[in-house]
Amino acid sequence: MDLKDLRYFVAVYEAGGFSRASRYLNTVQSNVSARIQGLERSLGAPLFERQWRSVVPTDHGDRLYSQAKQVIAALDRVEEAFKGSRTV
Amino acid sequence: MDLKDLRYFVAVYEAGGFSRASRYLNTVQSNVSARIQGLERSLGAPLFERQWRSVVPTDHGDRLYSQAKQVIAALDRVEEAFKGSRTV
DNA sequence: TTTTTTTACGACACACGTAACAATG
DNA sequence: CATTGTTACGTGTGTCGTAAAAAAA
Repeated sequence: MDLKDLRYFVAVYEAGGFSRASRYLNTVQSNVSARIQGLERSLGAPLFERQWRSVVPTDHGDRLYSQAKQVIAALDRVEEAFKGSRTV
Repeated sequence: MDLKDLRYFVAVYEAGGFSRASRYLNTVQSNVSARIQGLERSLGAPLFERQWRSVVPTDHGDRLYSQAKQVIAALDRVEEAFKGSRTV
């Protein structure tokens, strides 16, 4: 599992759709679709149910969301801690 | 910053050397070296001082270590939570 | 027709392993 | 000579964006 996968997943979850998420992520729908599919495959569980104009998270998706936020928050803290210590 | 970077960093930190870390990571020294260099470049701070037969962490390295462990632990919890829920 | 997700495809970048090098004991 | 870290290099995987297809109102 990759961190970018989690960031893409969170974007889709919060945006409620792949195309909206792709705009937040500054990329195209196809990449978001591919990454989410790969994440679902690697986790072995569907994360969203694709419906007309609404992407609803599965139970797995809901559980992943809260955990993914924690991981991303932890990583953002790391990066934040190194802001301003540019010595190389 | 990539998660694999953090895993490589932790391995070097705990192994106390690049070649020992490469064995834990099932890869070669050159990859470990390149990844640590990339991580140092992206963070803008040196993480290790390379000395003869001893790789000692800098202060930045020490700080990164405790945080990296938290991030990795958080991610491992996510993956653990999905073990056994293989429905796809 | 408009908005969506998926699939196919070509191009490029990155990460890998092999191998050679420099340095230290 | 043995071991370590770095650098150079060729190969292949993967990720990207473009473009086309399919579905729904």
